Amino acid sequence: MTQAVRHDSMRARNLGVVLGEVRRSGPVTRAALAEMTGLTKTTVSKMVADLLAAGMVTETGVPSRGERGRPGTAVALSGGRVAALGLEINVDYLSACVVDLTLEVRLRRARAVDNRAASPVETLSHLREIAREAVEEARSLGLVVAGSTLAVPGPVDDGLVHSAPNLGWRDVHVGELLDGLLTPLPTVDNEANLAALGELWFGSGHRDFLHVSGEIGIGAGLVVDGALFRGSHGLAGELGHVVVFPDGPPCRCGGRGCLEQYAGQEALLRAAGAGTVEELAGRLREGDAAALAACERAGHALGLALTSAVHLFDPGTIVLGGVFAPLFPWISGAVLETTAARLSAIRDAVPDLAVSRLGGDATALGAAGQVIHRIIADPVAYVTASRTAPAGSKPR
Amino acid sequence: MTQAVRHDSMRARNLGVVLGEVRRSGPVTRAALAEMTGLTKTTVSKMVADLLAAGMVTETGVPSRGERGRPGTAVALSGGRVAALGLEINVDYLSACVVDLTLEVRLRRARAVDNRAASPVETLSHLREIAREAVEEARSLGLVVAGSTLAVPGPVDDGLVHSAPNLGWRDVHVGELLDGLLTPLPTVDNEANLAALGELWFGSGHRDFLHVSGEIGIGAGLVVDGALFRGSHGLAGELGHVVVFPDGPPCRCGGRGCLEQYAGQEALLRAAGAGTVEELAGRLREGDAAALAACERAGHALGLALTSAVHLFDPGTIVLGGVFAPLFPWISGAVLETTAARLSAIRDAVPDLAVSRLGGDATALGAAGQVIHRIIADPVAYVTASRTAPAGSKPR
DNA sequence: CCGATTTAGTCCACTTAATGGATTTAATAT
DNA sequence: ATATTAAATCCATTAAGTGGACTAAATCGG
Repeated sequence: MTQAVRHDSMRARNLGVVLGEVRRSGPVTRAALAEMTGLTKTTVSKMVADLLAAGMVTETGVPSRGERGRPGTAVALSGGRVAALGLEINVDYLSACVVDLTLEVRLRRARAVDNRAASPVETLSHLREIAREAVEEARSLGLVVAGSTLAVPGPVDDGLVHSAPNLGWRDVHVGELLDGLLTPLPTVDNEANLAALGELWFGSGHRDFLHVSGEIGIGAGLVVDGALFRGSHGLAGELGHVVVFPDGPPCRCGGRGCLEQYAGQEALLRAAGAGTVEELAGRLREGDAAALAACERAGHALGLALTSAVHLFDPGTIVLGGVFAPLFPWISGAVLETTAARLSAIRDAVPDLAVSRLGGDATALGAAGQVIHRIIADPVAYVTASRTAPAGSKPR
Repeated sequence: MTQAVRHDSMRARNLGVVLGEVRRSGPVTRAALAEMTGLTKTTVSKMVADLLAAGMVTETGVPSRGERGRPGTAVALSGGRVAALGLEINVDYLSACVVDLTLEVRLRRARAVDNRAASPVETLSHLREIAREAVEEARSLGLVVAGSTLAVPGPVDDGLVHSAPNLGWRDVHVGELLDGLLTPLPTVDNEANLAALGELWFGSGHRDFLHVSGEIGIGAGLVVDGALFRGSHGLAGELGHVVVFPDGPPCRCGGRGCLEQYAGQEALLRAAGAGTVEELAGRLREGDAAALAACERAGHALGLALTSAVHLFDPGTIVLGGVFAPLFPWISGAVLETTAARLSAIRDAVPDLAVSRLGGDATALGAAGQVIHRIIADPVAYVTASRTAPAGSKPR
């Protein structure tokens, strides 16, 4: 339900609106902010003063556009104070990154660890260490880590990881195991979702797209008008188990002919006779026939699954990330051929097919970016109001 | 972007919050409303006074719960004044209904017309007549028709019907052709979307479901937490063209093996050797083998498409409406068998499969309901504020 | 059966946060 | 140097909600 608005929440919301507009429009003057938000110059000025005091924005040099009249002093997001921590647990590595308010990546940490062999407790205590180091290093840069998000490769519901099959996890309460280190406790979210958000905030700039993040499994995150679609239980976007050939080979999900059986990392490497994605990419560059045929087949299957996804989701663009990013040149042809044949007659615009520039980095970046975006949308907790009339204001 | 809040929009929003709570909680006292919304009793009282004056709520008899203390006077939505018109154009009929604020259906009009044979202009002038009659009859019941929505069988973008293949329409500007009769002009929306909303507001009470509305085509509307999912261009939910058997028979969409080729009304009737859905239902009741086999086959295909849809959409429940409603007893078995086999190993909860109680009525009801819901969410246009202190208030 | 208790709803003085117009400030144009 | 223009601030006003006091109308309990 929409919540009632009171004076304090009105201010809180307007602060968020102003700060959001500062982000959207780069350096802007107070007058322009007033224009854009519909608030008065007075109100905007007061808010900007508070945001300046909180270290969330800075005054930048006057743009000096050679126009008449007093030039405004522009304000822009300040990267100097507030920051967010993004954490990622994946099958064979842990990583952390710290991002400031301007979405500048301030530091990165990654460590190769085989988390399949480790228990959740071991993995999480390892992660704890990395997180602590990152927070300390951020502090030495003058940054305050205001929040964190953790990405895990599996469906998550409110801090509980239902199952992460590739990690061998079942019903792990991540929040509890990280208690004490980070305040507030990190938000925990699904890898594919966060990768899509990473693509939104750090990638090509689209605001409507379906991001396909092929790893061991194949997940997809749908972003519509800058917002992630999660479904009723947060399990939406399981592209890997969309039915492609109903009578195909059995899948670990209990079904048959799921996309994962044709375009999943394991199936793809097996079909190409390669050990790793890098090896496969090398063979493709050499023009290896088996490798090319494997990509062709995977691309066709992916195209079929994406056809269904486009009919259901109606995305603006399709962005291929994860392992599909390095293989894009050899996969995209088959994908496009399949989707175009099945979509063009009924849709005005067949979604573009694009590569992710981020690849595997998208996830941790998305995790940190999510925190930043929440702070920008609702910065009131970090801003102390400058009293307009400090107590005994009335002169005589 | 979230819009800035000012004093007037604060009041507008809070009015909507209060009225929404009145709807949600049936007859409630002002004190309970204050509790639920977080506003003070004072504020709620003022708003209820204005809503009473606008005829949007009424005071109902005291519930008299035998508790201590002064009993409150409950208020509930009033069906006596504000109403909405729902209109539907379909292949072989036109229909209209008027619904009041309490979502009570106050009147209904339907006329069998073959709209395939008619031009858009003819069809719309016919619709105009029906709409005028409905508005007049509503007025004679003391109702004010505050808005209207028109359902058409095809994708719609801001009043423009891109293509309604079953009507033979292409790029019809519906709004313009209805000019002059209804103010404000009706909203135009897709049939499948509105059927899903009809199911939400007039049906079984679920707030998270995928509504499958099988007619000539097969559309689906996804409702998540009471909100319709529309995709980037409003074309989401085209379940009929989800790929079921990639090498199956060609479809008018340019693809092959789409769901529509197996479970669409035409394919189903042809396979069963029946002329109409009623005839098919009759044969099924008699135990006709060909009819049963056709339903079995359609159910299996529908199950495959729904498997993909569940993986992507993650709906709470699946509701079968349209032609699938009367055929439910003979189709649901095959659907469930297919989906359960492919979903149960990977999902904790396989969505329930339910029948729509509304069948074909869902569409027009959803159209009218949408208007009502918009009014309840933002009633400020219909409410004149009672000035707290009328001008010269200060006593001396 | 009458006072105590409890809850609903209203009244009123006060607070918050925004508004709008006047004023000050700092540029460019003439 | 002066006029013009736009940015930013100042200040009195206004809209809308708050909170506590007050009144109203029930049930409870001796």
